Amino acid sequence: MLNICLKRLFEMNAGTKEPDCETRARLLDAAGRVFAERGFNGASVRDICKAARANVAAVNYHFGGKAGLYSQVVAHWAAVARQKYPMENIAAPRRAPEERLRDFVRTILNRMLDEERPLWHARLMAQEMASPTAAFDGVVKAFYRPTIEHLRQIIREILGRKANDEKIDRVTFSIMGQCFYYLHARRIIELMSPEFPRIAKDAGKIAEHIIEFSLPGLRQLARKKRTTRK
Amino acid sequence: MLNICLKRLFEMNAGTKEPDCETRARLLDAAGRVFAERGFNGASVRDICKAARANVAAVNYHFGGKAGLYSQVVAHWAAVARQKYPMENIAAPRRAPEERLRDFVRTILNRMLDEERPLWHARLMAQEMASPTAAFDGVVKAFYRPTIEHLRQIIREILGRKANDEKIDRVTFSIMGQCFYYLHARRIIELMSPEFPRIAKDAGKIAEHIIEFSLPGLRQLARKKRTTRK
Amino acid sequence: MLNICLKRLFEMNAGTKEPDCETRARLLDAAGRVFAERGFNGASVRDICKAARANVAAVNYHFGGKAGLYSQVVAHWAAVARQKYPMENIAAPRRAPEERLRDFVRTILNRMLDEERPLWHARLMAQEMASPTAAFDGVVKAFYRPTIEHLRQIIREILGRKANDEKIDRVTFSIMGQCFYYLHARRIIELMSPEFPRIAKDAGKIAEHIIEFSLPGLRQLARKKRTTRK
Amino acid sequence: MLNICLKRLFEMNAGTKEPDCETRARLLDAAGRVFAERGFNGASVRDICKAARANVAAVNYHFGGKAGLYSQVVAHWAAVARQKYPMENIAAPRRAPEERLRDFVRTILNRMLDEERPLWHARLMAQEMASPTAAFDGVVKAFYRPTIEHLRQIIREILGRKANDEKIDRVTFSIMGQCFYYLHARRIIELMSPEFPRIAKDAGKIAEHIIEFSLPGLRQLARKKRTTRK
DNA sequence: AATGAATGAGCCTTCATTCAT
DNA sequence: GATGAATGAAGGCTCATTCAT
Repeated sequence: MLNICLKRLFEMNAGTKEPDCETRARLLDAAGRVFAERGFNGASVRDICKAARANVAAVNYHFGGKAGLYSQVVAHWAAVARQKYPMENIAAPRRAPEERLRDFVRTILNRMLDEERPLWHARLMAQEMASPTAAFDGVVKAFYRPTIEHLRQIIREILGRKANDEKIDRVTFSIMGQCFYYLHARRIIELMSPEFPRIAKDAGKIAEHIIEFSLPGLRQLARKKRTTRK
Repeated sequence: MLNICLKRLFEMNAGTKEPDCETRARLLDAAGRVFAERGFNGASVRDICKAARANVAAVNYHFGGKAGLYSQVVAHWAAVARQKYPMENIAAPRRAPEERLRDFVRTILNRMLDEERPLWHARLMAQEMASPTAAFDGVVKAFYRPTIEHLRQIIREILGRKANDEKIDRVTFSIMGQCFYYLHARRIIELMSPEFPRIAKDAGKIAEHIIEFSLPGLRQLARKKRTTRK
Repeated sequence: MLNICLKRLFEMNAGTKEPDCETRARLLDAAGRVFAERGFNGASVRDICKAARANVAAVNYHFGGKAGLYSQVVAHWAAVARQKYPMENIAAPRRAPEERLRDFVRTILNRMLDEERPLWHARLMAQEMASPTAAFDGVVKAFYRPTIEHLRQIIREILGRKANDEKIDRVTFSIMGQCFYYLHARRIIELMSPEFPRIAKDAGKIAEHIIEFSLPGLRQLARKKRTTRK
Repeated sequence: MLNICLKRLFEMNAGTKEPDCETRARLLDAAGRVFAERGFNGASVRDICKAARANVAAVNYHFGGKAGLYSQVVAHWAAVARQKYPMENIAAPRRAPEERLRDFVRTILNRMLDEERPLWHARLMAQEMASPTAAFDGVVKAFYRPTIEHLRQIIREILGRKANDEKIDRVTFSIMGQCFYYLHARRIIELMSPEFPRIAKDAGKIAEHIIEFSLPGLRQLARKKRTTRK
């Protein structure tokens, strides 16, 4: 009895070794949707299990509890998003940093505005930022840190090597902020501009604008930095 | 001491006719803190009442229930923030729009990064954006819409009259997004840059950066628009 | 403070010395309606006070509590019923017992089927019989006992002096039962015979039937008893 | 022991498909007792569960709530009463209607005056009549209507075919009323005639009296109807 | 004479979890 | 591998009542 439980936990902790249970998969899917809609506290294990056509005890059996399910859900959908909209090739060498910035912004927006399931991840993360659970720090380290590190590197290249670390961070946040607003403030945007929601879903158009809006500032800063240092 | 302060603030909210109950005031204060920390679903009426040194029944008596308390809390602290960092004079005539933009950004950041109680409002709003409750739409209309309208007007003046509405919206969101990132992604920032939190609290510095980063893009767009139209 | 309270209680216990407070009167009226509709446990002090346009504390002030209000309500509306449909003259001497029986039945039915407020009393009593409160025994002694005593006396006269006490009781219950069915089973009657409710409210017609149905049995018993004793 | 008994009874209720849970059975038993004693509003889920040695949550799990438990209790004990004192054979053909009337009355009284658990149903119904809950109409249709229909049919045969429907109803109520008085007015009877309670429990004696008292009236009406119609 | 504020006990229900099967 | 039954804690809320005014 105990052994079975431990075996499960072990497999879960192994990370990649997720057993291919159908019930388990249905739970991950349903939980993603419900958590994204109602938050961790607002979602009940019962509702999730009903949505997954599973028994009430299934969550505890497969994930050891609500918290366990939640962190697995976050990790799972993060992986799905990463796979559907990969970012690795963006850091590829030799391409102009401004081109890579454009790709980065477009990928970030795609991940956030995807209407399919991976959007759940974006909404889950938005909730985590607003009121973090125990799962938060881990996901930041595993998911956000490399992403932001990409952006930092690109910015560093644009601003030039001698740019101040603080300035690089601030510019990084200026870019990230412009992207994330479409995730975090989605409801506000919908309420403010009746005709806007249609537009707010076109990640390509938004990316274009952000680049167009940001490049002049970036170039100015690049010039200035160089001037300052001289 | 605290009570006097709260009473003062109440009295300034003319029109809503909030009774001068001490318990009621303590509840608003405590609920602000607890809701901001744990979210609507995560906060329990019992905990709030304990923090306010009030009876469990007080919430129902004064606010008709948990939801009533919550919406009053949001409205109340929104009013407090608006009063502590007013925005009305920013729309004042005759000042250069770029100057007014700088003031606007600084005020928004002050409201969001204030370490005192009004910050609660910012965190409450961050939670609302992530998973909105019934109170959300009302607050957006009463609180956010006028704020964003200010910004829109300023942007419109900078870009020139013939600027596209869609473009104005996108620029507006680019500014707002840069500001809000310091609210929404505060946890990420803390986890990413150990030395940054210190800096992230200096609203003035942040405002300076945002203006410095955005003005070149704005001017470029202003030029371009004029050119396009010609 | 305490004195005032005691004075109140004293006056209430005096029975006839009800002070002519308007609030108090409104409470008696509203409480009669609400108690009759929802029963003692189902009615809340708050609802009664709202219906009476009085303060929540009024019930405790005027009646010392919910139970006090309830017993006063029962006593009050019993008195109203007794006054509106008096029974005393029925026991008047010299009239034929069968005539007095007819009047008795008609009066009982009038009290029970009256559409005005005194009906409240009837419904309250029906509830008391189903699940009695502390107020029950008192009201039975003050209100029901004399009523039934009237009927017993009439039956005794009809059956003849030598009739068995047990038989007199059973006949008494047979008459009472026929009358009370229209009170207790009102809902059943309504559900059973769609066309009946109209008829069920005509106390005169019902009384006629009950007399017509019962007299043959009564006369038979009277004859039998006399025969038995001989 | 008790459980076995309850299980048996359940199994006989074919069609409703009640699961064979021990806790569920204990709840039905305890709830019958407590509801009968204190009414729907007066009985608390906690007390019922304590009496059933079950967890507070059991009521919600098995019955979906207090109201669900209540209606199941009513339906259950109605079925038990129907089974313990069946009425079907009374409508059997070829027997003299007056004999069947005697059996009907005796059965009704047995159901109402049974000292065992099924009496709960009688008291529950008395409470329902006094202040009906949502469960009432259903029980009337499933339980009372067929019963009264039996009686109506018997009365119709006694009075003869040409009897008026209204008259049949009134006679039906006269019989029912005499029976029900021993249920509804039990407390009054106890308070009025100290020596009576002993007698009030002998359903056979009461039935005898009711028949003796009613037959003359019935025959008279039968004769009269026939005369009238001629 | 009457009231608005406040109270603590108790209400029914839902929660995540555990158990035996 | 999976489930229906059962649990204790906690949830928000309503209750009759009391208090100071």
